[in-house]
Amino acid sequence: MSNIKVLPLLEPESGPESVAPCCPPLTERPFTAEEAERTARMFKALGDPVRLRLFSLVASHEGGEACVCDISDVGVSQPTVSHHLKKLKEAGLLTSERRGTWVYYRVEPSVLASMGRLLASP
Amino acid sequence: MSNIKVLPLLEPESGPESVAPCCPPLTERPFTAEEAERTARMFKALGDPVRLRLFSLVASHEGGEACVCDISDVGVSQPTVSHHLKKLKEAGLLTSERRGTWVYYRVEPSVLASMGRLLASP
DNA sequence: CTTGATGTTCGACATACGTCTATGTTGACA
DNA sequence: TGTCAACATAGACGTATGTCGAACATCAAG
Repeated sequence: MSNIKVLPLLEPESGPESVAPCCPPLTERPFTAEEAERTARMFKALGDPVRLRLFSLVASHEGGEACVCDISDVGVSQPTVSHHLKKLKEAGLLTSERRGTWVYYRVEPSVLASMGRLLASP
Repeated sequence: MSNIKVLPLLEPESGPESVAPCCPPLTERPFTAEEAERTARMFKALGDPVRLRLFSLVASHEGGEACVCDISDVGVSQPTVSHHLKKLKEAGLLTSERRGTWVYYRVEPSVLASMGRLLASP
Protein backbone atom coordinates (compact mmCIF):
# COMPACT_ATOMS: atom_id res chain seq x y z
CA MET A 1 0.00 0.00 0.00
CA SER A 2 2.89 2.32 -0.61
CA ASN A 3 1.93 3.46 -4.09
CA ILE A 4 -0.90 5.90 -4.51
CA LYS A 5 -2.83 5.25 -7.68
CA VAL A 6 -5.88 7.27 -6.93
CA LEU A 7 -5.03 10.32 -8.94
CA PRO A 8 -2.69 9.73 -11.85
CA LEU A 9 -2.20 13.35 -12.69
CA LEU A 10 0.88 12.47 -14.64
CA GLU A 11 1.89 9.23 -16.21
CA PRO A 12 4.34 7.82 -13.70
CA GLU A 13 7.98 8.02 -14.80
CA SER A 14 7.18 9.54 -18.14
CA GLY A 15 10.23 11.75 -18.10
CA PRO A 16 10.67 15.30 -16.92
CA GLU A 17 9.58 17.02 -20.10
CA SER A 18 6.78 14.79 -21.36
CA VAL A 19 4.31 15.98 -18.82
CA ALA A 20 0.86 14.57 -19.49
CA PRO A 21 -1.50 16.37 -17.14
CA CYS A 22 -4.85 14.94 -16.28
CA CYS A 23 -6.93 17.73 -17.67
CA PRO A 24 -6.81 20.85 -19.79
CA PRO A 25 -7.13 24.29 -18.24
CA LEU A 26 -10.55 24.91 -16.76
CA THR A 27 -11.16 27.65 -19.28
CA GLU A 28 -10.27 25.66 -22.38
CA ARG A 29 -13.39 23.55 -22.77
CA PRO A 30 -16.10 22.08 -20.54
CA PHE A 31 -14.81 19.27 -18.38
CA THR A 32 -16.16 15.81 -18.97
CA ALA A 33 -17.72 13.95 -16.08
CA GLU A 34 -14.64 11.83 -15.65
CA GLU A 35 -12.23 14.75 -15.74
CA ALA A 36 -14.33 16.57 -13.20
CA GLU A 37 -14.45 13.53 -10.97
CA ARG A 38 -10.70 13.19 -10.87
CA THR A 39 -9.88 16.85 -10.58
CA ALA A 40 -12.51 17.58 -7.96
CA ARG A 41 -10.79 15.10 -5.67
CA MET A 42 -7.78 17.37 -5.46
CA PHE A 43 -9.75 20.52 -4.85
CA LYS A 44 -11.84 18.74 -2.29
CA ALA A 45 -8.74 17.61 -0.43
CA LEU A 46 -7.60 21.22 -0.19
CA GLY A 47 -11.10 22.40 0.63
CA ASP A 48 -10.72 21.96 4.35
CA PRO A 49 -8.92 24.65 6.37
CA VAL A 50 -6.99 22.18 8.49
CA ARG A 51 -5.86 20.18 5.49
CA LEU A 52 -4.87 23.34 3.67
CA ARG A 53 -2.72 24.38 6.62
CA LEU A 54 -1.15 20.94 6.77
CA PHE A 55 -0.43 20.95 3.08
CA SER A 56 0.99 24.44 3.18
CA LEU A 57 3.08 23.50 6.18
CA VAL A 58 4.59 20.50 4.45
CA ALA A 59 5.01 22.31 1.14
CA SER A 60 6.81 25.24 2.71
CA HIS A 61 8.94 23.24 5.12
CA GLU A 62 12.67 22.93 4.93
CA GLY A 63 13.65 20.35 2.36
CA GLY A 64 10.11 19.97 1.09
CA GLU A 65 9.19 17.56 3.82
CA ALA A 66 7.93 17.73 7.38
CA CYS A 67 7.65 15.34 10.27
CA VAL A 68 4.30 14.94 11.92
CA CYS A 69 5.98 15.86 15.20
CA ASP A 70 6.53 19.35 13.78
CA ILE A 71 2.85 19.99 13.34
CA SER A 72 0.89 20.14 16.53
CA ASP A 73 -0.50 23.65 16.43
CA VAL A 74 -3.25 23.37 13.88
CA GLY A 75 -5.96 23.35 16.53
CA VAL A 76 -7.06 19.74 16.29
CA SER A 77 -6.06 16.57 18.06
CA GLN A 78 -3.28 14.29 16.90
CA PRO A 79 -5.59 11.59 15.50
CA THR A 80 -7.37 14.24 13.51
CA VAL A 81 -4.09 15.43 12.05
CA SER A 82 -3.32 11.86 11.11
CA HIS A 83 -6.72 11.50 9.52
CA HIS A 84 -6.26 14.60 7.39
CA LEU A 85 -2.79 13.62 6.31
CA LYS A 86 -4.24 10.33 5.16
CA LYS A 87 -6.85 12.16 3.13
CA LEU A 88 -4.16 14.26 1.49
CA LYS A 89 -2.27 11.08 0.66
CA GLU A 90 -5.35 9.46 -0.81
CA ALA A 91 -5.85 12.50 -3.00
CA GLY A 92 -2.32 12.08 -4.31
CA LEU A 93 -1.12 15.36 -2.88
CA LEU A 94 1.31 14.02 -0.30
CA THR A 95 3.51 11.01 0.16
CA SER A 96 4.79 9.64 3.44
CA GLU A 97 7.83 7.74 4.56
CA ARG A 98 8.79 6.37 7.92
CA ARG A 99 12.37 6.90 9.02
CA GLY A 100 12.98 5.43 12.43
CA THR A 101 10.58 6.81 14.95
CA TRP A 102 9.23 9.60 12.82
CA VAL A 103 7.06 9.77 9.72
CA TYR A 104 7.89 12.37 7.11
CA TYR A 105 5.44 13.81 4.62
CA ARG A 106 6.35 15.54 1.40
CA VAL A 107 4.41 17.05 -1.45
CA GLU A 108 4.03 15.06 -4.62
CA PRO A 109 6.11 17.28 -6.89
CA SER A 110 4.04 17.04 -10.05
CA VAL A 111 0.82 18.00 -8.33
CA LEU A 112 1.43 21.67 -7.81
CA ALA A 113 2.43 22.16 -11.42
CA SER A 114 -0.58 20.25 -12.68
CA MET A 115 -2.99 22.20 -10.54
CA GLY A 116 -1.34 25.41 -11.62
CA ARG A 117 -1.91 24.42 -15.23
CA LEU A 118 -5.59 23.93 -14.54
CA LEU A 119 -5.89 27.55 -13.53
CA ALA A 120 -3.44 28.98 -16.00
CA SER A 121 -4.68 31.98 -17.89
CA PRO A 122 -4.12 32.11 -21.65
CA MET B 1 -27.52 41.34 -2.37
CA SER B 2 -25.70 41.95 -5.60
CA ASN B 3 -22.20 42.29 -4.21
CA ILE B 4 -20.42 39.23 -3.01
CA LYS B 5 -18.24 39.99 -0.03
CA VAL B 6 -17.58 36.50 1.11
CA LEU B 7 -14.17 36.10 -0.39
CA PRO B 8 -12.27 39.33 -0.95
CA LEU B 9 -9.46 37.82 -2.88
CA LEU B 10 -8.50 41.20 -4.15
CA GLU B 11 -9.19 44.60 -2.77
CA PRO B 12 -12.15 45.74 -4.82
CA GLU B 13 -11.30 48.34 -7.44
CA SER B 14 -7.70 48.61 -6.45
CA GLY B 15 -6.51 49.06 -9.99
CA PRO B 16 -5.30 46.57 -12.56
CA GLU B 17 -1.67 46.46 -11.46
CA SER B 18 -1.89 46.71 -7.69
CA VAL B 19 -3.10 43.21 -7.27
CA ALA B 20 -3.32 42.30 -3.59
CA PRO B 21 -4.03 38.60 -3.47
CA CYS B 22 -5.48 37.04 -0.39
CA CYS B 23 -2.62 34.73 0.38
CA PRO B 24 0.94 33.90 -0.56
CA PRO B 25 1.77 30.80 -2.56
CA LEU B 26 1.08 27.63 -0.65
CA THR B 27 4.77 26.80 -0.68
CA GLU B 28 6.03 30.10 0.66
CA ARG B 29 5.20 29.73 4.33
CA PRO B 30 2.63 27.90 6.46
CA PHE B 31 -0.81 29.35 6.11
CA THR B 32 -2.38 31.00 9.12
CA ALA B 33 -5.74 29.78 10.32
CA GLU B 34 -7.48 32.76 8.78
CA GLU B 35 -5.74 32.45 5.42
CA ALA B 36 -6.61 28.77 5.34
CA GLU B 37 -10.22 29.51 6.19
CA ARG B 38 -10.62 31.93 3.33
CA THR B 39 -8.70 29.98 0.75
CA ALA B 40 -10.27 26.65 1.61
CA ARG B 41 -13.64 28.10 0.68
CA MET B 42 -12.56 28.40 -2.93
CA PHE B 43 -11.08 24.94 -3.14
CA LYS B 44 -14.13 23.52 -1.44
CA ALA B 45 -16.39 25.16 -3.99
CA LEU B 46 -14.45 23.47 -6.78
CA GLY B 47 -14.26 20.22 -4.85
CA ASP B 48 -17.50 18.86 -6.20
CA PRO B 49 -17.56 17.23 -9.65
CA VAL B 50 -20.81 18.88 -10.69
CA ARG B 51 -19.66 22.31 -9.59
CA LEU B 52 -16.35 21.84 -11.34
CA ARG B 53 -18.13 21.00 -14.57
CA LEU B 54 -20.39 24.00 -14.19
CA PHE B 55 -17.47 26.29 -13.51
CA SER B 56 -15.50 24.91 -16.43
CA LEU B 57 -18.54 25.24 -18.64
CA VAL B 58 -19.02 28.90 -17.78
CA ALA B 59 -15.31 29.67 -17.90
CA SER B 60 -14.87 28.13 -21.32
CA HIS B 61 -18.07 29.44 -22.85
CA GLU B 62 -18.26 31.94 -25.64
CA GLY B 63 -17.82 35.44 -24.27
CA GLY B 64 -16.90 34.23 -20.82
CA GLU B 65 -20.48 33.79 -19.81
CA ALA B 66 -23.16 31.14 -20.07
CA CYS B 67 -26.90 31.01 -19.66
CA VAL B 68 -28.36 28.45 -17.33
CA CYS B 69 -30.46 27.21 -20.22
CA ASP B 70 -27.25 26.06 -21.90
CA ILE B 71 -26.37 23.70 -19.11
CA SER B 72 -28.72 20.80 -18.70
CA ASP B 73 -26.45 17.86 -19.30
CA VAL B 74 -24.49 17.65 -16.09
CA GLY B 75 -26.45 14.71 -14.81
CA VAL B 76 -28.44 16.38 -12.06
CA SER B 77 -31.80 18.07 -11.93
CA GLN B 78 -32.24 21.69 -12.73
CA PRO B 79 -32.84 22.77 -9.10
CA THR B 80 -29.59 21.07 -8.20
CA VAL B 81 -27.79 23.00 -10.93
CA SER B 82 -29.23 26.19 -9.50
CA HIS B 83 -28.10 25.19 -6.04
CA HIS B 84 -24.53 24.58 -7.17
CA LEU B 85 -24.38 27.83 -9.12
CA LYS B 86 -25.42 29.59 -5.94
CA LYS B 87 -22.61 27.91 -4.06
CA LEU B 88 -20.12 29.04 -6.69
CA LYS B 89 -21.46 32.57 -6.36
CA GLU B 90 -21.17 32.48 -2.58
CA ALA B 91 -17.57 31.37 -2.93
CA GLY B 92 -16.91 34.40 -5.11
CA LEU B 93 -16.10 32.36 -8.19
CA LEU B 94 -19.05 33.36 -10.34
CA THR B 95 -21.34 36.31 -10.78
CA SER B 96 -24.82 36.27 -12.24
CA GLU B 97 -26.94 38.71 -14.12
CA ARG B 98 -30.48 38.46 -15.35
CA ARG B 99 -31.20 39.71 -18.87
CA GLY B 100 -34.80 39.31 -19.80
CA THR B 101 -35.89 35.74 -19.42
CA TRP B 102 -32.46 34.25 -18.97
CA VAL B 103 -29.82 34.39 -16.27
CA TYR B 104 -26.20 34.57 -17.31
CA TYR B 105 -23.24 33.47 -15.22
CA ARG B 106 -19.67 34.56 -15.71
CA VAL B 107 -16.42 33.88 -13.92
CA GLU B 108 -15.08 36.48 -11.56
CA PRO B 109 -12.01 37.49 -13.52
CA SER B 110 -9.54 37.97 -10.69
CA VAL B 111 -10.23 34.59 -9.16
CA LEU B 112 -8.43 32.39 -11.64
CA ALA B 113 -5.30 34.50 -11.45
CA SER B 114 -5.35 34.51 -7.67
CA MET B 115 -5.78 30.78 -7.44
CA GLY B 116 -3.05 30.30 -9.97
CA ARG B 117 -0.74 32.38 -7.81
CA LEU B 118 -1.45 30.12 -4.86
CA LEU B 119 -0.08 27.17 -6.77
CA ALA B 120 2.66 28.99 -8.61
CA SER B 121 6.01 27.28 -8.51
CA PRO B 122 9.09 29.37 -7.72
C1' DC C 1 -54.68 39.48 -16.84
C1' DT C 2 -53.60 34.77 -18.08
C1' DT C 3 -50.49 31.61 -19.74
C1' DG C 4 -46.12 29.45 -20.40
C1' DA C 5 -41.13 29.31 -19.87
C1' DT C 6 -37.04 30.07 -16.98
C1' DG C 7 -34.84 29.87 -12.59
C1' DT C 8 -34.91 29.93 -7.59
C1' DT C 9 -36.30 28.52 -3.02
C1' DC C 10 -38.18 25.11 0.25
C1' DG C 11 -38.43 20.79 2.89
C1' DA C 12 -37.04 16.25 3.27
C1' DC C 13 -33.92 12.64 3.06
C1' DA C 14 -29.64 9.75 2.88
C1' DT C 15 -24.93 10.07 2.92
C1' DA C 16 -20.42 12.06 3.70
C1' DC C 17 -17.44 14.58 6.68
C1' DG C 18 -14.75 16.41 10.70
C1' DT C 19 -13.88 15.66 15.25
C1' DC C 20 -13.04 13.31 19.50
C1' DT C 21 -11.56 9.47 22.88
C1' DA C 22 -9.89 4.95 23.25
C1' DT C 23 -7.17 1.38 21.49
C1' DG C 24 -3.44 -0.61 18.19
C1' DT C 25 0.94 -0.79 15.98
C1' DT C 26 5.58 0.18 15.23
C1' DG C 27 10.28 1.30 16.37
C1' DA C 28 14.10 2.75 19.76
C1' DC C 29 16.37 1.73 23.85
C1' DA C 30 17.31 -0.32 28.35
C1' DT D 1 11.76 -8.67 27.12
C1' DG D 2 9.52 -4.54 28.80
C1' DT D 3 8.60 0.22 28.34
C1' DC D 4 8.06 4.54 26.34
C1' DA D 5 7.17 7.66 22.36
C1' DA D 6 5.33 8.49 17.71
C1' DC D 7 1.79 7.73 14.82
C1' DA D 8 -2.32 5.13 12.94
C1' DT D 9 -6.83 2.96 13.25
C1' DA D 10 -11.53 2.13 15.11
C1' DG D 11 -15.84 3.48 16.68
C1' DA D 12 -19.10 7.05 17.87
C1' DC D 13 -21.31 11.36 17.41
C1' DG D 14 -23.15 15.75 15.54
C1' DT D 15 -23.25 18.52 11.55
C1' DA D 16 -22.75 19.63 6.74
C1' DT D 17 -23.63 18.38 2.03
C1' DG D 18 -25.79 16.74 -2.37
C1' DT D 19 -29.92 15.44 -4.25
C1' DC D 20 -34.74 15.41 -5.37
C1' DG D 21 -39.78 16.87 -6.17
C1' DA D 22 -42.94 20.47 -5.27
C1' DA D 23 -44.00 25.08 -4.81
C1' DC D 24 -42.79 29.86 -5.70
C1' DA D 25 -41.03 34.14 -8.34
C1' DT D 26 -40.15 36.60 -12.52
C1' DC D 27 -40.48 37.87 -17.12
C1' DA D 28 -42.38 37.85 -22.16
C1' DA D 29 -46.15 37.41 -25.06
C1' DG D 30 -50.82 37.06 -26.24
